[in-house]
Amino acid sequence: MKKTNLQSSSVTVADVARHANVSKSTAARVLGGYGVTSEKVRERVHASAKALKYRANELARSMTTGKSKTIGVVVGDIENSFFGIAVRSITDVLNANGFNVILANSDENFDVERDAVNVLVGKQVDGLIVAPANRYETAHLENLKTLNCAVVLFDREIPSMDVDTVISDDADAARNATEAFIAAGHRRLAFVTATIEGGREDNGKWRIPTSSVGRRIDGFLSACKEAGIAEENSLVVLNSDPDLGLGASISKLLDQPERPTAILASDSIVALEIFKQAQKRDIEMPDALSLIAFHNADWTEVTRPTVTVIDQPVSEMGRWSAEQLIKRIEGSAEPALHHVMKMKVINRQSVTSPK
Amino acid sequence: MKKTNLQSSSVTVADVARHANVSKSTAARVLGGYGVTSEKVRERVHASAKALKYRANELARSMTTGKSKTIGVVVGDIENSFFGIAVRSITDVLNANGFNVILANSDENFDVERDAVNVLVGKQVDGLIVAPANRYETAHLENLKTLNCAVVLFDREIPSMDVDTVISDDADAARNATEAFIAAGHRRLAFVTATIEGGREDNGKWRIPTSSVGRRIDGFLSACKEAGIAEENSLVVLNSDPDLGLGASISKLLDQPERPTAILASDSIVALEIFKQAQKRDIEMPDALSLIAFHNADWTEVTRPTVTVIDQPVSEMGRWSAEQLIKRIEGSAEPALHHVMKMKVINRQSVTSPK
DNA sequence: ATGAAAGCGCTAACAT
DNA sequence: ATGTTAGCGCTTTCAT
Repeated sequence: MKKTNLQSSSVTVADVARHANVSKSTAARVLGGYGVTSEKVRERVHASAKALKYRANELARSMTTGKSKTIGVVVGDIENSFFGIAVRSITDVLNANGFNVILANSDENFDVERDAVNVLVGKQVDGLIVAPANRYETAHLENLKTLNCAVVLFDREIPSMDVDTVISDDADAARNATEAFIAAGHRRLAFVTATIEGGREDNGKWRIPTSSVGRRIDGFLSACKEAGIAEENSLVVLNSDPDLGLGASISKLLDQPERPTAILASDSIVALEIFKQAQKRDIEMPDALSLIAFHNADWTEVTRPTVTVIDQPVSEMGRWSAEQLIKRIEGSAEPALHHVMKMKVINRQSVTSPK
Repeated sequence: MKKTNLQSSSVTVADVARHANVSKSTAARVLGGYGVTSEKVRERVHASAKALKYRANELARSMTTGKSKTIGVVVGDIENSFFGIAVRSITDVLNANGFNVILANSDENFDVERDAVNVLVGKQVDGLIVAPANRYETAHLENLKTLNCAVVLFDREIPSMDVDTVISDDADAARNATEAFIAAGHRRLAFVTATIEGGREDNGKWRIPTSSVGRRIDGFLSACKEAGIAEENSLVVLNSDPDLGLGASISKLLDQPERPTAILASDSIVALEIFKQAQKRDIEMPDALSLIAFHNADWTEVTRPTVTVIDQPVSEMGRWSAEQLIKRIEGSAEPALHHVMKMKVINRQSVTSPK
């Protein structure tokens, strides 16, 4: 009555070895698929393993090999379809290569991100893919170099860090989109993002923690400036009041007497909110309001008007980051790569000249 | 030159102990936050830990405690906003309770799901939340009972399994929606899903592996039958040709001479595809085609017409599953719970009587 | 309150 | 080709 066979506790290599009448190391060699073993022993061990319902303890394996075959992925918000697609492509590549993914949401909050990274490192992940929430905070990532942990930055660079990074050409894309607005005759423009304000820098420039958004704003403003648009007509709308949410900022924007005639939305969630609010106010699109959105979200071709978008190669970015991470884990020592992917505009119906 | 201090390899409890001039076990007690230690020693150890940049190895910790503080989550497709929201709420609850989440995509494929579950068990997860792709396959989940691994089924029950499960009232909701169509005068209806056909059962009924979809079909058909709708006018459209994709099935449906006047879409992705194809064919909605969709996706209030949806309490379901799992891990031995959440219809503009 | 020693399940080095 | 031994970094007895 002391030791029931059916009990839950796990069957180990030692148990299998005993049952198969071989040494622990021989059983381990067969079960772990390494070293050399004879056909005969292999069969015997496998049979015993099956009989005892042996399952390898990957934790123990990781302990001794120093490889956990686990990757940490830290994104801003998995609910955002941009990250949904990214995570999908990342896990696809990683799983295909025998890695598992621990997912963490930073909620675009740096403290959460740092904690997540630390926990993941504690779990001995072999590598990390992170979309850093703040391009001015690097300590938690710098630390990784010391440890045996590869990193790839996804969608957002950290200028001061020399690590593999994949981004898209945010500034160029934003500039092009803005120029398209201006070419169509717009003189009152706005860029809208859900990013929370990071204050201003000494030179008076916005301090935008989210690097991709920061670069988009740069592109937007430089195009406006070049075209001689006044500052008050090249608005940058941030999520100024996190309590009220972005909706409040957009309400304010649309309710002002001289509201912009063209808006560049930093992502599809922002674009959707603009769309909703414009409809509620009976603001005719595109005649009374032109719109271009970053990210070719699925719904953008089904609205009336359909939405002109800047198509980010999200899956490709995800794939690249995963593949690059694997290369590093396998020991690649080439200089850090900084991969910039081109975005392309998909012209649909939401842009016209202001009426 | 033999042992550089700056080298990557990790600082262990033993290192900290040596540096602080205490025994390994004392250092471990302080660092692990268990047992009793004196104030003085505690300070000294923490100081040493900081000086040496000690980081606990959670793998080793898990090895000895038998708790990995890690949960496996297996969903059909993280790109689907339904699962995106679910994963978000699940990870939120789990993280708040000190657990991490390993995410796996089954791609609605049973073999992938089984492999994923096995890998996760190998990684010694404390529990699993899974949206099983196939309600007729249970072996991989039955096994978990023997092991020290809690399970909660999410969104899909497995009738033969007595485990904690959270679903929504799919059959009722589908029946109600169908009855609404019929009450509006529709006599040619269709239910469309991306699920792949599982053949027919002996009694001639559809064999639908995805349990939630199966129950929705039951509800749809029973409402049709009750209203005396002929079989050829209560179509169930599956993704019959996985190579061509669901789009092909929908094309066929819409191109047939006597196409349905009302469609119930099994999820928002299906609904979006129907919307796109209807627009392409200039099928006026709702006059020429009424539509109700499961899942209150964000874009459904921005189309023209806006889409009447069956709102699933996705976040609540996610939260419930995570909370229930934690209870089990903490040792709750109450009988398995089978939690059914009510869905509610949000009436918008996509339903009218057939013209 | 602290220390010494054993052990989690596996792989790695070194025999034979 | 197989066996023996010694760890990985931590927690957990059991002493003191």
